[in-house]
Amino acid sequence: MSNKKSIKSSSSAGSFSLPNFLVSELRSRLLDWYATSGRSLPWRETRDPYRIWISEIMLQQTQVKTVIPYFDRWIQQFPSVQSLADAELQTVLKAWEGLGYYARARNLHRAAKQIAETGFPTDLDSIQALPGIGRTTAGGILSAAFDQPISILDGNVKRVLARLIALDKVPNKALTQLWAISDQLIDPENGRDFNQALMDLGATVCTPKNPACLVCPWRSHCKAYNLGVQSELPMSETRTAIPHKVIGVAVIWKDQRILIDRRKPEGLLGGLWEFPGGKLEPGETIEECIQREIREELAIDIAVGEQLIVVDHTYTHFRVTLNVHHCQYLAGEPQAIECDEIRWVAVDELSDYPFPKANIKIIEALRSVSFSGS
DNA sequence: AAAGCGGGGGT
DNA sequence: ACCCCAGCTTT
Repeated sequence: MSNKKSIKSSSSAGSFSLPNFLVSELRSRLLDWYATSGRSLPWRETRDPYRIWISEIMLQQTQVKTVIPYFDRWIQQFPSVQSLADAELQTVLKAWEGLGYYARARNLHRAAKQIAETGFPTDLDSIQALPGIGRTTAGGILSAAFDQPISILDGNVKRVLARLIALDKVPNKALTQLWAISDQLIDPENGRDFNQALMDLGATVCTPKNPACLVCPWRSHCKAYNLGVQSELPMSETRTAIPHKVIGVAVIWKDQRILIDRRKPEGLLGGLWEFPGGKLEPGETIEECIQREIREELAIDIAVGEQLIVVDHTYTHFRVTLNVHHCQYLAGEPQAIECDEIRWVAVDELSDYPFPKANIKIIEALRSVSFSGS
């Protein structure tokens, strides 16, 4: 390697480092603020790595307010790693129903089986080797459960640090720099409190809109505040318009039962149950679409009847309109061609199965229909 | 490096 | 209507 290059990299944390006096100042101000203004949260009342792990996974891309009731129910239902490892995947998915990003639940179940065998990992590499645990979640668990000084870089921290240094890029284009600052800032003696404090600061003071700079412990050192651009930062990603899909969905009746199918284990809504259907093709009516999809996916004949409900639902990368019709089973033995399993179930049994949110709207419509006695 | 992956809170 | 949330995995 060339002389120039080794000199450049030997300034190491180097091109991105903050002066030491500033680091000390930021640490003590943040920890003082946290002692008086930190949030009280269920997973902060324990150092049980299992509970902290569960909370960290639930909190991925999910707000604290949403997580709390799921977390409390989960700990009741699965109080230990072993109880989670012993549970059926369908039971785990049912407990996760409505929380989204269902790969998190599938990965929790897989990881629980590993932890039950090997014990809970206590170092960065082995904990990050578990499914569903990346660098930030690993730091969150190791700091919260074992007070290790392992940094984090979640959405809150990216925003706080981007404002602190008045970052002139989209945070996701400056990850190396932001990680270096998070590494440098974390207090070696207070890893747990420091990371918790940093996330609280982002969640309650350094918010995306209308940040409360007047009560911020870092105000006097914040470059964005001092430049008056705190509301313009961090720079945001440009996002593209999402496509809209029109879907035909069948509620297929045979005697007093309805046909549902279980989606393949990976991918969108993997492992969840649904009412069968598919995408409307150009020039096709909804009735024709439903009949075609059911023939292609299940190899049975049906008669498409009256509309039950229309459900609009928005996912991260597309929007759907579900046109749901009552259908009557006619002939053929259903084949699991594009799904994992098929069942005929009574309306009252639907609540035993994990469904995506858009399908739960269909179930609610079904219940009110059968209740009013159609 | 970019895309896939849910659902809801806050404004 | 839009942005964002205690991100990870796959391509």
